[in-house]
Amino acid sequence: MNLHSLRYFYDASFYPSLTEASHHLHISQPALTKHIKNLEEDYGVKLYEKNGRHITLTSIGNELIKECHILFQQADKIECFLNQKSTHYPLKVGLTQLNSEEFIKNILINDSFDSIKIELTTGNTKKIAQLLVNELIDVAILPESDSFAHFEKEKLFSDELIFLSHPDYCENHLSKSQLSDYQFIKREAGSFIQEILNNWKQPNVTFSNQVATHAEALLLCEYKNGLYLCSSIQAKSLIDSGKFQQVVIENSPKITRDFYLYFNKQQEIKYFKRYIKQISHEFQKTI
Amino acid sequence: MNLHSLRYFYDASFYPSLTEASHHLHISQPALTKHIKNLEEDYGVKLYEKNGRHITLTSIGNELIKECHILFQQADKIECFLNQKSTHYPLKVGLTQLNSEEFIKNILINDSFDSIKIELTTGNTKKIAQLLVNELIDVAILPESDSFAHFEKEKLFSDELIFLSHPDYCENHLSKSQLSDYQFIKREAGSFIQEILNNWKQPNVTFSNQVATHAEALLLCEYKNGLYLCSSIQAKSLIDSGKFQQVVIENSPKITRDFYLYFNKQQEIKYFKRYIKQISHEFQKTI
DNA sequence: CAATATTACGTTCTACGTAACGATT
DNA sequence: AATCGTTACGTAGAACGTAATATTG
Repeated sequence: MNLHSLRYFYDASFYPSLTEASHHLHISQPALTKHIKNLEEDYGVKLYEKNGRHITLTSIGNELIKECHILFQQADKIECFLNQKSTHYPLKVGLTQLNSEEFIKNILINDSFDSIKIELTTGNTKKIAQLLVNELIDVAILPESDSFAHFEKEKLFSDELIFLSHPDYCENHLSKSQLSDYQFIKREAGSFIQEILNNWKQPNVTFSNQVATHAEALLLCEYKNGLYLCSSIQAKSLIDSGKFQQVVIENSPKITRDFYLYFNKQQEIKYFKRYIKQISHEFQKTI
Repeated sequence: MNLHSLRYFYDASFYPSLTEASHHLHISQPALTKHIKNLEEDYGVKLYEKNGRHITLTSIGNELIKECHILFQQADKIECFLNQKSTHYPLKVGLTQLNSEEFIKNILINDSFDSIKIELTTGNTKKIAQLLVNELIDVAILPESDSFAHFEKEKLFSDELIFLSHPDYCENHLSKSQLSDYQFIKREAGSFIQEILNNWKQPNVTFSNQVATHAEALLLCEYKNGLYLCSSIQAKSLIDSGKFQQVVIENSPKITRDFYLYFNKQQEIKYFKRYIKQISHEFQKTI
């Protein structure tokens, strides 16, 4: 039977609509529909039924999902087994020391992501670029950068910078004139975040004492020492926990960074493609 | 992961060589090799190792097979489930009343072959052809026939006619001059088998009393009443059991019939192709 | 109009078969 | 020489994406 289509059917079932599922599964939505239609036509069963402009699983569809759960749990176990036995070299990944470093590390060095072995190297953009050229690392993960224009790239995620505060520190919407009432947490000189704030050039912005890491900045923010400009991805769980709120500031610069996975085009190793796909997939799952 | 390649790897593991496996799996042997190489390269594992001009599973390969057993048992269960829920019509199969009728029925109506529903109709060649034209049956299974030249066809198996006897009835190799010492079992007039014997035109051949069915003929043969010209496919298990032997007769006509599955070309139903494939597969498995 | 699913169609790439080659007995 | 497995290469078809087309709220 067509286990390829069945896998898409199974994976899609976790999302409320095929459209949303298709985004997460990195496939166009017509292609996803096709997989499901394939199964339905091959076996003469109805897996989904129309429900307004949505579709919902039929009882047969639900039964099938249950069986698929057993099936693909075993398939994943097998993949894990093979990765454990793999003689492939670990993938050498380069990162820059930036705001999102810990975040990316957390995704790559993760219990649920044990499917490929990874070796991390950090450095500034120039160093990482050099390592990549000399093939001392296999890939680099960093925001879009001119230094990497001549490498192959695969987009991993978009990261927007947003302001965080303790929920009691200020309103969740501030006008320009209100800015003087609050402090902004100052990151280390030269850091991307700090550069953005410096370039903002708002006359009435005052800064807290300088901190060196994201963790320190968060601590200050939690104790109502100021507003903190932070990666939206890192902010997500913080906001969800209720300990922090997003603060929208009138006319503040909207900064979005697209993070890419860069690598040499001539990378001809067969399994390289699978590595790229799995990393990309892991990021999509997490974000 | 690539479950398509994994399935071929698993299915192939039941055969002593990839060459033999490829025949049974209806795939060329380079293609089968490719599937296994794919897995090996994707995951950086060695599944087979060279062993003279053969290859044998490595310990990792063997472990993988064990895990695959669980996986594909579940996959087969799911396929079975879907077939049970199927709203597809049963496949209407036409057969002629010929020597191999029971044999074909046994394959199609079989506990292990519950994957598709089947409805059998029997008749003479003309009737079956007419039913097929009028789409009262979906497919016909019978030896190559001019009446069916304008239908689409898919070869199922080759059937050769061979002589059987009780092991004590005669030698397993007879010269022309020895024929007069033995009887030949006579099937019903007009039957394919009997036509062959009639056309043989050996002056010194004598016949037993006429029988009407394969079963009757076998009984006579078992009780040493004569030699029986029989489908090699039906004969296989009889010879293996030791109750019968094959007798090679000098200059006897070698009659081979290719059995085909005939159907209308305009058969556009999506699942039809899968049915054809499964029937074809079932025949290959059995023979 | 916005959000969803479906249909149509052209393109890319995988899976496959054929044929030639290599290795072992 | 026969029997496997492997490599090379061209081709058919599947899988996919884009774009256009329903359908519902």
